[in-house]
Amino acid sequence: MSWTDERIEKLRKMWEGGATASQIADELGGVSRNAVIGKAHRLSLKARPSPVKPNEKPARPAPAPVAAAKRPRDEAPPFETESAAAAPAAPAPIAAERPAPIASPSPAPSAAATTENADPEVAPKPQTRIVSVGPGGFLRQGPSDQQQPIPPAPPRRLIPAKPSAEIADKTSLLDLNDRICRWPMGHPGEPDFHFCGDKVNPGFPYCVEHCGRAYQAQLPRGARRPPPPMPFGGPRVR
DNA sequence: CCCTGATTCGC
DNA sequence: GCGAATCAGG
Repeated sequence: MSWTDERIEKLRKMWEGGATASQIADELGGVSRNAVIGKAHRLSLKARPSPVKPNEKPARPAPAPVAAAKRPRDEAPPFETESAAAAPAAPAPIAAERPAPIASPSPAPSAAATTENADPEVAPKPQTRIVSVGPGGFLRQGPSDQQQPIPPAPPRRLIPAKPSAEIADKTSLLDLNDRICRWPMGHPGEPDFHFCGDKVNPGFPYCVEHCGRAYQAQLPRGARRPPPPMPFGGPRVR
C-alpha cells in the first residue's frame, strides 16, 4: 500500500483526533502500526502523549564497551546543540533550567556593588542579610537579595478549553448523564463533535433510535455485515 | 504479557 | 520515503 493523499489525510485527522497508531493502521488497512508512526513522524505530526517520551535525552553513551557485537545504535553527542535544526514546535523542556530573566541593559556584575546607582524610585535598603537553608535546600535570603525581575511564569502546555460556538447548544461530553442519549455525532476531535442528547430508552445508554443502531440481532456467521459505529473515517468494509 | 509512541537504520 | 526491528514506559 502506498501513501495516497486520501490515506495521508485520514492519518492526519485520526492522529490529531487522538486515535492511536494501531487504530489508525487498522482503519487504513494495509499498513502496520509502525508504518503509521513512521509516516506521522515524517509528516511532522508528532506531539502526542507518549509513554516513553517524557524522558530527556541525556547523552546515553555506549554502555557496554565489551561484548558489543550487537548493533551500534545511537551516538549521542556529549553536548546538545540543537534547537535551531530540530524541534519545530517543541516547547523547551521545562525541568532543568530556565533562562535567566532578561536583565535590563545595565547588568551590573553584582547587585551589592551597585547600590549607589540604584533606582530613584526604589530606595535601596541594605538590610540584614538572613541567609539560611530552607527545607528544600534552597537559600533563604533577605529582601534586599531578591532578584529584581520576577521569575518568569513556568511554561505550561496550554489547554484551549474553548467554548466553540458551534457546539454551544449541542450535547457535549460534560452534558452526558444517565438520562440522555450518548450516541456520538460526528467525529471526536472535530469542532462540532457532540452527542445525541435525546432522552434515553430507559435502561439503555442511547435513545430508542440509536438503540436500534447499537443493538442488533446477532446474525449467523457469514451473514454479518459490519456497519461500524464509525468512530473515525468512513465505513470500511473488510 | 499486553498496550503505547519513539527511534534507528537498511532498503 | 518507507517500515520492520527495537527500545522503553504504562
